[in-house]
Amino acid sequence: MKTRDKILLSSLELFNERGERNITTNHIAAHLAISPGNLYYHFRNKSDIIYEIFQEYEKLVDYYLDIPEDRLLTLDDLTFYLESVFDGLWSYRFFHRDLEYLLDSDTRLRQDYREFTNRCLAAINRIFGKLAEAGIIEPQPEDLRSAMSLNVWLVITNWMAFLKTAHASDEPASLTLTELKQGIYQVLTLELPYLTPDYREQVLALREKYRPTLPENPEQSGEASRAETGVSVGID
Amino acid sequence: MKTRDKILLSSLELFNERGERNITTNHIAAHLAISPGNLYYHFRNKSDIIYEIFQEYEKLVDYYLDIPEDRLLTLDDLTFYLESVFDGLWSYRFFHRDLEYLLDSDTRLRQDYREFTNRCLAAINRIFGKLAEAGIIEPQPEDLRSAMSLNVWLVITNWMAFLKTAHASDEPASLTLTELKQGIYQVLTLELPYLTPDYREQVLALREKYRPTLPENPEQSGEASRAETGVSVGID
DNA sequence: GTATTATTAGAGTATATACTCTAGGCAGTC
DNA sequence: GACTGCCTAGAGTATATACTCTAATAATAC
Repeated sequence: MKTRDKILLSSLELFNERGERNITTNHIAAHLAISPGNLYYHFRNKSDIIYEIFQEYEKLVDYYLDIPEDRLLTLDDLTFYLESVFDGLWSYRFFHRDLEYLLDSDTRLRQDYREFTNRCLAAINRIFGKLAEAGIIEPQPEDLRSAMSLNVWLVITNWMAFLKTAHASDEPASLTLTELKQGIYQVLTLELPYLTPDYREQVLALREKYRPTLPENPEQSGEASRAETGVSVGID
Repeated sequence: MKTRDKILLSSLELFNERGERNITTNHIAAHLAISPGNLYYHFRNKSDIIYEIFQEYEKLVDYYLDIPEDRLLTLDDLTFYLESVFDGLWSYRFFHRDLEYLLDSDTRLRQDYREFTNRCLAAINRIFGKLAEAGIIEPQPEDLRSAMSLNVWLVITNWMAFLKTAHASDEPASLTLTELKQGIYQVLTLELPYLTPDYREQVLALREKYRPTLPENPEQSGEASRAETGVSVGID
């Protein structure tokens, strides 16, 4: 593999594991056993590395969220979209962690991310539209659909941060892809009231697959706090 | 005002305006026209300052989210809760921005924040319960109520980040409290399908008050992108 | 007034960070 | 073998950052 690609790969790996803020260009170089000079031969600065990684992420999600125009959506399609989005979120999970800072430090990135968000919102919106066409959810006025799409986006993009903060973990990277995908349970919760009777049972079954498994946090009995909060998503 | 309090106040102000990551202890001291030595006389380190600010935040929200046990909830109560939560979010808005890093750097904070989250989730859950008692929303199984509460929390805590990233603003702190409170529109959207017929109209009217006002972004016509995305929350 | 304590200034420091600069190796080409 | 273009090493740098240390000043107690 080319050094340039190795830099991108290692950067992503280190950013994901320890956070962009905690990883310097010197760390990246050291991790690859190359010199800082070498790294800076391939990239003008840290921002450029991040920007290229973002572009990969963008491409990935855009690819997954390509909604077919010529046929109805199925529940399998919906599952695929949800799984893919959370896979993407996982692979580039460092990104949302320091999002605001990153956007503040790089106007290209800010602009691109804004457009990316709009494309994602549009895709979610279109999915809702096509789920209605397919008779999976009841059709809703455009107004409501937009607001719902935005809520879906907010839940998706915040789910990881929630998991990370909810973890008691002094142990660091204790987050798993399985846990992350429990976000799908939350997203499907948003859609429950709008399901058509024909599909209600099927979607409930799908949702059930992602239900948080309760005792994820072995070092605490959890009974007390769960009883106290009345909230059992399996992360207290 | 005591120097110690001035430090807390200025820190909060600077953190909110420019982000914790961009504000050093030297900045804070300079802003107050005191010496770094003086600052470190009052606080052992930066983490301690942040921790105390968080405790203020915690106290504020706990105070607002004290749910009465002895009477039914009204729509005014709901409005108050929503307004208060977003006010709190606004006053301590730096906090969620660098949340993960902050929790990673301070285990006290991590622990406290975890408990804080649980209390908030419990409060939201209790509010749902009491809204059902009051006949404002239909009662729901505990299962669903928990998942809904979590979604409300995710929407609330992510709304600000969304606004910040959605802004085209090269101009920096262009976010207003009014915009922030449009998050209430999003939260009420979550509750729409569960409203009882008796209250549906009233809640819709309440929600309408927070509807995003469309052309917030004067330098772009917005027509194109809104038409393209089909999403009009007024931030594109 | 004097002793004691609380507060402050300000210079200083160790470490980190993003990045630069120069010199040279290596592969291919003629 | 020499020339060329790509790649790499590694020492070095300017700046920043969190924090320390000493000495001096203000406030309070007796």
